[in-house]
Amino acid sequence: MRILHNHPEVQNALSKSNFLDIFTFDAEAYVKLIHFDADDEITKEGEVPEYLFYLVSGQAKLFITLPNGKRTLIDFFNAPCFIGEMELLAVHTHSRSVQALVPCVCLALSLDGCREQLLSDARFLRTLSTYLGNKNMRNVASLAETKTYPLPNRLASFILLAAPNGHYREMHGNAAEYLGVTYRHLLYVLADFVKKGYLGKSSSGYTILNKEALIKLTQAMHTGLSVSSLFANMDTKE
Amino acid sequence: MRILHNHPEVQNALSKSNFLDIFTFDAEAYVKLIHFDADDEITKEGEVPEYLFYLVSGQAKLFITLPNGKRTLIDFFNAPCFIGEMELLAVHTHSRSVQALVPCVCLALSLDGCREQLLSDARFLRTLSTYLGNKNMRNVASLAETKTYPLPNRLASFILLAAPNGHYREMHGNAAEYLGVTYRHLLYVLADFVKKGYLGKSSSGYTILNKEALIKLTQAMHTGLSVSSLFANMDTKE
DNA sequence: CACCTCGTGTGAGATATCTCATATACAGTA
DNA sequence: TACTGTATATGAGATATCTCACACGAGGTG
Repeated sequence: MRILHNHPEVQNALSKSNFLDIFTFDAEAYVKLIHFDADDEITKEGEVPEYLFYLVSGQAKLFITLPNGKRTLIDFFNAPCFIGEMELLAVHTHSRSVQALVPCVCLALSLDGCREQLLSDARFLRTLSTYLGNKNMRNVASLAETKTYPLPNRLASFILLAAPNGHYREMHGNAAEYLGVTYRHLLYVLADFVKKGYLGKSSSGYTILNKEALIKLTQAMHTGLSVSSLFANMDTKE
Repeated sequence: MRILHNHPEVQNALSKSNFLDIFTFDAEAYVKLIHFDADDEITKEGEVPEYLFYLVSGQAKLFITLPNGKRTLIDFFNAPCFIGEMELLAVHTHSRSVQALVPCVCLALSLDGCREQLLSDARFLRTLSTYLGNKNMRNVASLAETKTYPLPNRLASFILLAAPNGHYREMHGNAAEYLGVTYRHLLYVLADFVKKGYLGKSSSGYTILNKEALIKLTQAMHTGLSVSSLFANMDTKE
């Protein structure tokens, strides 16, 4: 993790993203630019995050830990999106942690300085509401889809999402839980993908050999229901 | 549908619900109280709703119509909650319609008069963000659960939700779609419930005979994950 | 009335998915 | 070293769920 403050690169990110336009007040003084390496934790479990993050580029995954102690993969985040907005709103139902899937660049607003300003800023809150509304809509729509389709389709979609650079290496336990199926069954279908030549096993996971086939399986789920992605991101500007 | 304006009953609802406290501006002038009968449409498909609703008492269900023309049951709303907030935010992904499941009482803010005030009111937007955040959290948490459990558990939960006064009469097609299973399979499990004495068939649907059993099946899903309900409502105040 | 659509209801066979049992490998630790 | 936990891996049999094919009744419409 690398934090940049008062740095030309920060200016660069700000001007590219129009991030400051989200706020009525002048947020620039509170802004830092943070680089995360793959696998870094952007927000750690149990800790109230120091920042409100705005993912400028990269991809991250969300985990929650259930009361029984199990850490479960819940969702993916794609730039551009907020991270830490739930905690800012004190919607703190479970411990959440967000982990970078690939190197990530975040604009980060120091909450110490401006939590109250954020929570009183109508322009920001309106953007946030719209963001959450869209996220919700996507969840709901994808829920309808997801429930209906068998594992091969969903797994294909999952692999495409979770495999940066064509290299898939999620732990089977997590993947199974995320996909809502048994470990055993996931293994069956993975093995089937290998047999069909979609995937190849490599030292630390699986490598995508036939991306087309996976895309085809994924798209079979999206026909008829215009949901661009199974997962929440923020590409629908208000 | 019965609309009350400038009426003692409006005052009564306002004072009981603290609805006006959600806003910075004086919203009272825009408030009406609307009664819906069971099966009335609170928001109609394709129409941008005239009001932002706040469900004071009652229960409603949300439908969306998919591009293929099918109307699908998506979610339930329990008082207290907002209705029409998505449309206010212009999150208009699909045609949504909300239908009263039992007689419902709504406070309704006339959008004509105060749309801009709402979208500029930090206090309201903060409440709304928190509401949407909670809704999202519930969706996500329930998603994890829902996917994991077989139909009997989910159906039990569904029946309890969808059966006001112990009388269940959703159309099987809708129910099947909502539950993400086949019409055929739903019928199997319904028949099984009847055989086990949980339900009895009556003229226009099914009657709950053994509520305890259904509750037990529902609760089996909630152990280990502290989600009070599968569905979005607003009982978690910020 | 004949005809259509739609919701209900049923049966039989195919698939998807789960449960349980078991084996191996690796990392931590007493 | 032995012990423990965790992830990977595979097999066999049990369930849950799907697909397809069909029958019946109610409501609308020519």
